[in-house]
Amino acid sequence: MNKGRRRGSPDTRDAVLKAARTQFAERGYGGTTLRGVAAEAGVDVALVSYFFGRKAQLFAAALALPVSPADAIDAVIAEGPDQLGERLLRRLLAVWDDPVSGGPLLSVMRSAPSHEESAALLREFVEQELIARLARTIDAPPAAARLRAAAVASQVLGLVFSRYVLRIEPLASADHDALVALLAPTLERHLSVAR
Amino acid sequence: MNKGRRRGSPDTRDAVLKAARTQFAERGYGGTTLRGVAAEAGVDVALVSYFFGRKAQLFAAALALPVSPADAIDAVIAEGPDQLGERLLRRLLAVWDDPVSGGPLLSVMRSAPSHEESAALLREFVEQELIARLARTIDAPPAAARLRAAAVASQVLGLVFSRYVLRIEPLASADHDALVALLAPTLERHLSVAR
DNA sequence: TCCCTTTTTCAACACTTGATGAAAAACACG
DNA sequence: CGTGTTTTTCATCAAGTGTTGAAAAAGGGA
Repeated sequence: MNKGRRRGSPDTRDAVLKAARTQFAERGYGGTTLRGVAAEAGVDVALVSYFFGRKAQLFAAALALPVSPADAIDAVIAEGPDQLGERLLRRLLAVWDDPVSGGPLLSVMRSAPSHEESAALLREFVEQELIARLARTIDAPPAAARLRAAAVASQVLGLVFSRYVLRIEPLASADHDALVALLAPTLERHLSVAR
Repeated sequence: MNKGRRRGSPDTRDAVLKAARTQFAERGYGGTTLRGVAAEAGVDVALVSYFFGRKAQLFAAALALPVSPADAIDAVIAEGPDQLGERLLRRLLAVWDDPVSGGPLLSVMRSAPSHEESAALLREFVEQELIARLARTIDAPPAAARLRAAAVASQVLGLVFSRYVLRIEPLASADHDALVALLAPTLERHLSVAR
């Protein structure tokens, strides 16, 4: 087996995928061009299509994550209700500050406001995977629980938008402990029963 | 005076501007095309350029607000420190839920993630007009005050992003009183001295 | 060596975009 | 009317887009 021409070294397909990841993360879906990706990978445009097909499929490939965000949330919730807010926040910061996992997330965040498919993806994730799951852990009538969970989600989205998309200071440069000290108590309050 | 051909009725230039406002608000800068604006206004493309010049200038014209956001913030702060968080939030919701003022704001919010000029505009507004002003009202060492003000800003941005950009439920449908009850206490806590 | 498969490039397509110059249309004024 | 000014459209441009077909290049297996 192993017929045909070998791939370039380092692997050309990987180079294209890597270039696509950084482009989508920096410019969003609409701002990214196949020619831009090809140029960054040092490759002809047609090769991008050869490997990944349509632009939407390249986007999907660039979004592939090693671990499903929903599972990550479940894992954090499964550890119990104590300091759930802080643990959630610490996990979030760790994931977003790692370029490997943060890049794809940033791509969705950057694309969503002007790309309806990304918006739907993000909206459904937040509503069904994040808010619904958190609401289940909150001891309150369903509507109230959902609202409180939504408050947590909106604070989390605000942090991500400020720190990673807009890079607003002093949030962009703050270290994890400072952000936890600043925001975790609020999350905790929303997640806990007592008012 | 009053020479030359009269404008269409209703005023064609206004129709173009109005169309531009809705397009930018719905699709962001990159997603909006001059032809799309012209079509919505029922007009030839060239007329858009004739009235407003380059696309960037049309964008600027569509962003023009009746009242400067910075002044609005000052006005709220000037009313004193009591329940500043709630008043800030109520003012914000009123402005964003009014299409006239909300449209241009939404345009910036939708454009910023993939349009660097919008991003710079929003970033500088949040850092200098919002965070800096709020920090001055917080009785704490400067660095801590800025961080707390930034927490308020990130929660506000998160609400705007969730409710108006992504339209996440139940935030998108919640009425003002419910949102105030949900989020104002947190803002108040960040803005007040006591921990 | 000669096939066969895979990778890579070349060239071109149909289309969209923002922009511009020239002409036409509509109207005010003398 | 006829002249001048403003509004509106038409036609066109160069640049950039995603996509595709065909050819070239590079290697494996017999």
